[in-house]
Amino acid sequence: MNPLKEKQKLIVLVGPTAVGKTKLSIEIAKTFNAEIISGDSMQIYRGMDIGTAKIQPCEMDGVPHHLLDIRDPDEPFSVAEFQSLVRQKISEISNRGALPFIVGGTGLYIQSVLYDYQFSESPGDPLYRQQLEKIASGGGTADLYEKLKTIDPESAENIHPHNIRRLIRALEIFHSTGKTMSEYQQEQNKGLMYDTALAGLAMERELLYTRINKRVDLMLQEGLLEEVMSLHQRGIRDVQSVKAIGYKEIYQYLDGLVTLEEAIEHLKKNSRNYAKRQLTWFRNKMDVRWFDMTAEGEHLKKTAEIIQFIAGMLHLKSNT
RNA sequence: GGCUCGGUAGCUCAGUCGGUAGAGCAAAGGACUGAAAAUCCUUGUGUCGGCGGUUCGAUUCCGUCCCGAGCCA
Repeated sequence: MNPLKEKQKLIVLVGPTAVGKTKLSIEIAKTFNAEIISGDSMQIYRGMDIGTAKIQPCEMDGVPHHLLDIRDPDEPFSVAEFQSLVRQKISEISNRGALPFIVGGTGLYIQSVLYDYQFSESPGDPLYRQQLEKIASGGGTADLYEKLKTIDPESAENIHPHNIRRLIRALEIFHSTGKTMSEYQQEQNKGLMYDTALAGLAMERELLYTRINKRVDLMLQEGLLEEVMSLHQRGIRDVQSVKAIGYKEIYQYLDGLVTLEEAIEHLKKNSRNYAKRQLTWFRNKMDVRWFDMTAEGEHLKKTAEIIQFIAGMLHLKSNT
C-alpha cells in the first residue's frame, strides 16, 4: 500500500454469538452512514437463516448489507475468498462516500482482513489431502508430524501433533507451492491495513449463556427444524455449511442418532462453547475496545459510548 | 409412627477394611494464516447432610437429628 496515501476508514464490531451485535449495528450504521459487511462464516449461505441468526431484510432499516447469501449450502468457501471479497467491498463502499462497517463473530475471517494475512496461491489439493487423511486415520499422524518438522520446523512448533487438520494444511501448502507456511507468514506486514475503530461487545458469562439458551428455543419456535429438514431432504451432507452449529446437531436427530431433546441440548452446549472460543480469539488476538452490555438499563448509554469511541478513533462527526 | 436404602464436585455417581477423596458429563483457560460455527491442547472444581461420641486422627465406626425414596402400619 502506498504509504503516502491515507488508509481507508473502517468500523468493526465483534462479540460472541447472541451478545446483541445485529441490533446495535443498525444504530451505529445509521449514525455514520455506514454499510454493513457481514463478518460471519456461515451467514454467507442461502437458505440458512434461522440457525445462523441472520438479519432479516425488515430489520435492516435501509442499511445496505453485504456478503450475506452469496453461496449455496453445497458450495465451499474460505478465509482467502472472504478476505479478497471484503477488501473489494471496502474499496467500493469508501469510493461511494460511505463507511465500511464489518459486523460479525468469525475471528479468523475478520483478522485476515484487518491484517496483512498472506495466503498461499494454493487453494488446496483435494487428492493430496485425501492421501494424508488416509495416512492419518491409519495411525500415521506421528509420521505426518515428523514430516512437517523436517520441511517446516517453525510451523511444526505452532501446530499440535494431534491437530490433524492444521497439520495437513501445512503439508499441503508445501506440497503444492514449494514454499512453507511460515515463509508466507514472514512476508506479511504486521500493522493494521485500515484506519480501524474496533469495538467489542461483552457481557457477564452467566447472562450470555442464558441468552444463548433462550435464543435456541426461539430459533426452534421460528422453524429451525423445518429449515434444517429442507437441507437434509435436498441431500446436502458432509459439507462445510451443514457443520454449522444448529445444523449438525439437528442432522443427528434427523439421522436417528439422538432424540430431539438431546439434539437441542447439544445445540445449546455447542453454542456456549463457541461463544467462549470467540471470546478467546478476540481477547488474545485483537486489540478490541470492550463495552460491557450486561446491564440492560444502560443500553442507550452504552450505545452512545460506542458511537463516541468510533467517532473519536476515526475523527468523524456522527449525523445525529 | 416402624423398618430399609440413600444424602460425597454444578449434575450422575464411584471410593476410602479410619490417615480429609475421583470418574463421566457440565464448566474454566488456551492455541489458531485457504474447512474456523472447523480443528486441537490444558485444568480444577468439595465444610464427603448437621451435631455429638469413640480415636493420636472420622468423610469412613457408633449415637442422634434433618432431608429424600421405598415398604409396612
